[in-house]
Amino acid sequence: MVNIKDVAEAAGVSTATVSRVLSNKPRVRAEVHKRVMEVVQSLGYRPNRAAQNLRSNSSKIIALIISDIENPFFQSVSRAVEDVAQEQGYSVLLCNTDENPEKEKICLNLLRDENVAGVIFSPTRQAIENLTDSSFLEMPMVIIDRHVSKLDVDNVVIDNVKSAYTITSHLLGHGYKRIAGIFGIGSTTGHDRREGFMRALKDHNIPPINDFIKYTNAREEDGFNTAMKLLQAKERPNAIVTSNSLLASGVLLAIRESQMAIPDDIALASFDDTTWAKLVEPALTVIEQPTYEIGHTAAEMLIKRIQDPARSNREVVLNTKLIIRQSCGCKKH
Amino acid sequence: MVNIKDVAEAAGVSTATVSRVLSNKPRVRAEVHKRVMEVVQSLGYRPNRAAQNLRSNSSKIIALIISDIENPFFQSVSRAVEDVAQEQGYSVLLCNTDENPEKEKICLNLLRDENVAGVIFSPTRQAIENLTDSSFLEMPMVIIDRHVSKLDVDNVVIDNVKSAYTITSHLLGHGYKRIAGIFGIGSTTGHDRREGFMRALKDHNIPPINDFIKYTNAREEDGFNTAMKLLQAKERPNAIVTSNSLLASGVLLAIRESQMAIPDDIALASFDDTTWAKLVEPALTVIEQPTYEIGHTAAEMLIKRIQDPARSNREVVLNTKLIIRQSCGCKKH
DNA sequence: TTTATATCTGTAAACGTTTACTCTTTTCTT
DNA sequence: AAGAAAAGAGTAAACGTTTACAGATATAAA
Repeated sequence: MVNIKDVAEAAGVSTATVSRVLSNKPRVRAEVHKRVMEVVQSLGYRPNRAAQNLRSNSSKIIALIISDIENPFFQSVSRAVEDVAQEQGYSVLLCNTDENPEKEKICLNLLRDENVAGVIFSPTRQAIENLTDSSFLEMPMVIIDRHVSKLDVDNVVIDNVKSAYTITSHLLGHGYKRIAGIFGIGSTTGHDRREGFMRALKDHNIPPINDFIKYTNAREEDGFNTAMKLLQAKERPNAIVTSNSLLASGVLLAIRESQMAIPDDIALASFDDTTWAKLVEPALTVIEQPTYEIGHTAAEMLIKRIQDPARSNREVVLNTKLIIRQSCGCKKH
Repeated sequence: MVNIKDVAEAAGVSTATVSRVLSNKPRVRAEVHKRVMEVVQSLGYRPNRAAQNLRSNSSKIIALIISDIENPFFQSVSRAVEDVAQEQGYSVLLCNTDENPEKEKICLNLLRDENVAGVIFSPTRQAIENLTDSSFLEMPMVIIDRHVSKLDVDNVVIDNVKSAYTITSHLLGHGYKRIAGIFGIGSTTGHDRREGFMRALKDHNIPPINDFIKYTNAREEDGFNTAMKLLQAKERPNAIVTSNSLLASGVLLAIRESQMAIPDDIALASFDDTTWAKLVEPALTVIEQPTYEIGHTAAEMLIKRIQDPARSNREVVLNTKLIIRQSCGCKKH
C-alpha cells in the first residue's frame, strides 16, 4: 500500500507538505499543491485511517446505538443516518442493545475504544441514569427517540404525550369507553405515551381501567400475549392503543385468533406507520413518526457538534401525524 | 486516557510484557500476569484500537454491505451479523449501496481504508465483474444472497432457481395459466428467480407470455406501477409472482386499487416472509428465506476466514420453505 | 560444576499520520 | 533600499501499540 512518504518522494516534497495539501491547509504554493495532487492521483494514494485516527484522536465513524434493527422505526432512522453520514464522508457503526443496559454499557465502551467521532443513541431509562456520572458524554452524542431534558445533550424526539393524547382522543371520539393501552417498558417513550393516553381519558371523563393499562416488552410476541389476556377477560376492551408497531402486529394477530372483527368488535390504533399498516384490512389508524427526519436531523446535529463541541445543546421536537384509516372505526374516504 | 505505558509503570514491567499479557501470549510468569491484570483493572485501562489497528494492520470491525437496510430481508440478516459479531468481539459497520455500482466501489474503498477485518457483501452483478480485477478480494469477504460461483470467495445463498420453481409450480397447480412474474433487476437473484419461474412454466407446458415477465427495481413503488400496467391490460394475468416483499406490497396495493379480490380475481405469491405476510387478508403465500441463518452463517464464515485466510472457499446453499397461506388460492387449515 | 536449553522480560524500532517549530524566501511598508 | 511581516516548506517528534531481537535468569543435562 502506498503511503504518504512515497507520495512525498515522488512529488519531491516533504510528508508535511503532502499532509497539508491533503487536508487543504493554507501555506502551500498552488503549483506544489497541484503537483502533489497529481502524484496522489497517479499513485492511487489513500491515507491510512488508523494512522490518522491515532495521531489526531478522531475517526470518520459515527455510531448508531439502537435497541433493535428489526424494529421498523429504527430501520428508517438508520437509513437516514447512513445517508447523511455517507454524504459527509462518515461511516456508520451499528450497535443493537436489545434495551439491555448491560449491552448499552459494553457498546459505549467499545465505541470509545474505537474513537468514534460521535454517537447517536436511543437509551433505556437505565442508561440515561448511567450516562450522568460516566465519562461517556465526552463523546459527541445526540439522543433520539427518548427524552432527556435533564441531561446536557442534544436531543431529537417527538412529543409522545401529545401524540398519544391525539390518537387516544380520536378513538374516544368514536365513543369507545373501554379502552386499553399497551406500552413499551423500559423506555421513556412508553412512559410518555401512557401519560398522554391517561390524560386523554381524563379530559374525556372516562375513568381509566387499571387492568387495561399494560407495560410490556416491545415485541410482537408480548403484544400477542398481552392482547390475548385482554381479550379473554370477562369484560373485555372495545378499543386498544399500542405504543409501537411490533406490539400492534401482536395485537392484530391476537384479534384474528380470537375471531373478532375490527373495528366492530374491537378498534385498534397504534404508533408507527409501517409498510403493512396500509396493507391490512381494515387499514390501521396510526400516529406516523417522521422516522427518516429524526435520523436525518440527529445525524446533522451530531456532525455539527463534532465540528464544534462547544456548541450549545438543542432539543428538537418533530411533529407527528395522525393517519386516519379504518381500524379506528372511520369509514373509507 | 490511561495507556499501556502507564500500566507498565504501575506494574513495574515493560510495555512489551503488558502487551503480551493482554494478548494472552505465552512466556510470561503467572505471578507477573496476575499483577499486570490487576493494574489493568484498577486503572481501567483499555487498549487504543487505533494504535492496535495501525501497528497490526487489522481492526475488530466487520463491514456489511447491503443494498438497502429498509429491505426486510437485510434487516434480519444484519441482525444476525450483529449478533455474531458482538459475540466474537467485533463491531459492524453498515453500508447502503442502493444497488448502485458506483456506491459499491466507494464503499469498498472506504472499508479498505478503515482496515476492516472482513466484509459481508451483497453485490450487484456489475460489482461482481469489478471484483474480479480489483484488489478488493484481498479483504476477507463472504458474499451473500447473490451467486458468484466463478469468483474465488465464500458464498452463502439459497437456491433461487429451485425456490422460484417451487412457488411458481404451486401457483400453476391451482390451475392459473396466465401467470405473471415481477423480478428485481440488477441482481443475480432476480435473474435466477426468473429462471426458476420459466422452468416451472415449461415443465407445466404453459407457454410464457412475454408481456407478463417484468424486470424492475426492487421497490414498492415499482412493484405498484408494474402491477398497475399488468392489471390494466386487456388480457390481464390471473396470478402474479414477485421476487421480493417490496415488490409484493406494491403489487398488493395495485390489486386493492384495482378493486380486485385475491385470490379469486388474481392470485399472488412472493419471496420473503415479512411481518405483514401473515397479517394481510388473505394471508400471503411465500417462499421463506432463512434470513437470520444466512446472516449468521455468513458472519461465522467470515470470522473463520479472518482467522485463517488460507482456508479453502465454501459455498453454502441454505434451504427455503414454501409457506402456504391463502393468497395463492389455498383454503385456510 | 559447566554447558546447553528453555523460559522470562526488556529495549527499541516500527506502523503512517499530523503538527509544532524552525528556517528560508517572498512580499509589503515606509 | 532596508527592515518587518507573511508565506512556503522541511525536520522531527509524537500518537499507543506490537514484536523482533537480545539479554537475563532459571532449569536441565552432562
